[in-house]
Amino acid sequence: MIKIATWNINSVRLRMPIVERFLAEKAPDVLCLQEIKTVAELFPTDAFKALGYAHQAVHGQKGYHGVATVSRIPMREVSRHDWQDNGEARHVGVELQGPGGGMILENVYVPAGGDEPDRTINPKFGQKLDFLERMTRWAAKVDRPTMIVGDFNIAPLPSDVWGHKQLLKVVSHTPIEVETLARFQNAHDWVDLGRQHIPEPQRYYSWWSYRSKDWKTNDRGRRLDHMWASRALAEKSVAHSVHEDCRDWDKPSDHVPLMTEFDL
DNA sequence: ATGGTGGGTAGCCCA
Repeated sequence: MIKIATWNINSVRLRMPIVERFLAEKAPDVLCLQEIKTVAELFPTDAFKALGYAHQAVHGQKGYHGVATVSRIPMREVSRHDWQDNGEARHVGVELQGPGGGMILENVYVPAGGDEPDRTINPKFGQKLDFLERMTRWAAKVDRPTMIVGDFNIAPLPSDVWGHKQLLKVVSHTPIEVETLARFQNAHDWVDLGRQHIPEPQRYYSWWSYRSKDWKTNDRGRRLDHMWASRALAEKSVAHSVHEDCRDWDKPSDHVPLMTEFDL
């Protein structure tokens, strides 16, 4: 058995207390973090080692973005893709050794894309679509059992958002983003593990804005975080969980962790 | 229709 988790942490240094609590309570073997917001030199390497996560791949950046994969099973870093072609730290790939041996685990933080869903007036929206197109060209060449997890910043399905009609023109749920993400999915026949275990039309959110006073009562969430896998790997997934309780922990991230368990 | 909150950094950017 192997448990893999993903979490947009929104500053890993600020949130180490809840990261430690998550690792202690849920015990994933591997944790993929996005938005660590630090350079590798200031990443809390020793704190993770003390918890047993000695194997680490950190692709950091000062102040913004940044991803890290930490593991208590051996792994080695194999790639750092710049799918936006602008130097931002938004991906790190590892190969797991030991349990899950040979599995490639891609940790990605897709650009949010700004507020206006029109690339002619909002360059960030264009960069987001371009990032996804580069990911798609990469995916077409993936030929090993691979998992890609992280903050995709797109909620593709109607039940991935609190209001499908209300969000059709809101970046993260626009038709062009959904179509672009679908091309990425088809390029490798990725299985959406979240929806394999929690099918439509069940409610499934992983993010609630800080701008809502009472996030739980309003429940205006979106499923921005995803865990996708090659089909052969997906067939070996036995459980999947959404840790909404973490949204209520002290000084929470606006995203909650997802976890998938495999019988490998 | 608007602004609402949060993190990092350094005099605003990003989400």
